[in-house]
Amino acid sequence: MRHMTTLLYIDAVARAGSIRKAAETLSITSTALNRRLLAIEEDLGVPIFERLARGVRLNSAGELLIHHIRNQISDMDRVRSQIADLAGERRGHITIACSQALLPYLPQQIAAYRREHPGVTFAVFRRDREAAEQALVDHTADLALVFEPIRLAEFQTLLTVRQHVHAMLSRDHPLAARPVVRLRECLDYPIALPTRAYGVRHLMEAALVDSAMSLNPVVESDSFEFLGHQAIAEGIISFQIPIGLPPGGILPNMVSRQIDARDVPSGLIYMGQLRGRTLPVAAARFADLLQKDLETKYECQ
Amino acid sequence: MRHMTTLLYIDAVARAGSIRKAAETLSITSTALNRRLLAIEEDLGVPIFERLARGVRLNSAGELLIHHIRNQISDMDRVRSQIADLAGERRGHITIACSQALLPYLPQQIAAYRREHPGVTFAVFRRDREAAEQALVDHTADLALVFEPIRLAEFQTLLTVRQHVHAMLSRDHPLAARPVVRLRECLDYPIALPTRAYGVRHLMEAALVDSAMSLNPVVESDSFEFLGHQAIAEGIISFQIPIGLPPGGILPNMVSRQIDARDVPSGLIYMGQLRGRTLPVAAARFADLLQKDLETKYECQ
DNA sequence: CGATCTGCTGCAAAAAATGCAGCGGGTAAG
DNA sequence: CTTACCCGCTGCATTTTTTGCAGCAGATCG
Repeated sequence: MRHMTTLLYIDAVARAGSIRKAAETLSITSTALNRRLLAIEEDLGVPIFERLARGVRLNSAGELLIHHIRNQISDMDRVRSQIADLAGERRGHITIACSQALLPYLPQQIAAYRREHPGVTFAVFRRDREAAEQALVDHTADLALVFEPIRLAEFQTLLTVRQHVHAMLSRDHPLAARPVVRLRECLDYPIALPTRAYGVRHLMEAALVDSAMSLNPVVESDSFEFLGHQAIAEGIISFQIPIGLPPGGILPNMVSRQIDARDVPSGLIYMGQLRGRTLPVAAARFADLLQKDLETKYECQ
Repeated sequence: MRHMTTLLYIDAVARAGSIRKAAETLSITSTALNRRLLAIEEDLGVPIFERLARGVRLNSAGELLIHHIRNQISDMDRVRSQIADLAGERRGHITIACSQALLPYLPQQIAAYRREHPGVTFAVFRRDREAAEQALVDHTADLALVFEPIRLAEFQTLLTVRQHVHAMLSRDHPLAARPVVRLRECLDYPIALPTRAYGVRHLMEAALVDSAMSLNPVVESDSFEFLGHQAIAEGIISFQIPIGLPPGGILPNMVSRQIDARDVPSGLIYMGQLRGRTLPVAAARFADLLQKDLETKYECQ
């Protein structure tokens, strides 16, 4: 789209924080880029960037403008795929910002969608809750999937899924014989925990806040994959939510057992988008698909 | 705004229905305009206009695109005035599509607003209900003020004002002695009526649908101003709603008397905008002003 | 205090947009 | 059916705009 190049350029400069850096990623000279900025600022009658020694930064007028520009860019993308839809073929690109715990769930959903619409491509980024919401705001993601997010004004919830915390343990573990385990039973054994950045840890700490018990993990990690392996290797207990377990079990000797709901409150997975934005056709359809799938498998609201 | 010229061109062609005509209004050659269209269509990969013998017409892809384009144009206008707002001065242009009956009401409101913000300019067009709603859709109006409109999916109501039909008559008329008159009393005298296109006529016909009485106007017109003059000149009765009466009375010897509410149902004035659109700052503030003023003067909902 | 960034400018080359004249095709009136 | 007219479109020359190169002044950092 010829007429949008200036907009794309401004966006690139805003992201790069420097004209020269942006010019490099755009494969043009800094001269050309600089001149386009000056032209726009003259059109507007006011500067949109502050000039700093280390580069440039949007001023308040620029913030207003960049919002508009990013909307225009994604709107135009949406219109283009709507038009492509008219011609019969669905094309597009869907970007998803997703909490680590939910990453194992997505691949087969994406595969199912792509079987119907091979022209649609995906990008999935692992983002903590805050970064996921920020990604929606700056249009680097169409959809966000997060566990127990900090609610932001810009986040528009499309679906919530209730999830109970499960213990992940080796098939040989004494507690593996029970369908549901109590939290205090788990704490009699050595445990591995995700760091405090994760919702699972958050829920477990909240559960013990009024209790005499405390969490004393022997291993702590920011990787659920590592925690799973560790649990098997050492015969200890780790924790996860069901949606984080890939279908067919994570590891050969691992089983998962729900923690009694009285002990640890359940958490909510949120699927959402940027408030007020009209999603591209493809992203909206994919969100529908996720919603249908999640509703059959879990307790949704 | 340099980068929008192509969009403006496309919009002009869509409105003109012909490349050559549009080129003339844009003060460029048809060649240049034609080439821009071809360039856009190549970018999109599909044509957006059907070529007819008498000119061009949007096809379905074009309809999709023109919607987006008009949104972009007015969005950019909004952003520009937001940026101007940052610099302290409010600028902008407000376009209003308004039923004839409401035209006398607007001037002093506009004057009041312009006293605060001299940088804001206005355009007011007299439009029947249907045309007013259409004006919102194709972005030729920011706000619409209509009496008893046909509700459209695209019309988002901002405010409604209840209005009772009044008889307009000469100060010497026998009925002028009463504060409230009955409809049947009026029909004992010769009357002047607006045509069936107007809400006032509509309400009066609805009132008589189950009655033995009927409306037999001696004069019919599509101009309330004419009807008022006629009522005075000939000593007959015409009809209008209060908001259609300029403050201080229309004509020297004219008085208005409410028709008893049991006889003629009251109607509603609707102020509205295009659904889902974010109005420019200036238009939104002016709508606030109208709302505040109407709420002090009339019964609103 | 030099090294290294930054945004910005003069000038020439490259690219894009524009205008002119004219072609072919369709509609509407004679 | 013919004629006149209006339409969108194209080749070519001209004008306008954009781009790249080289270099400048200013600020930061080691």
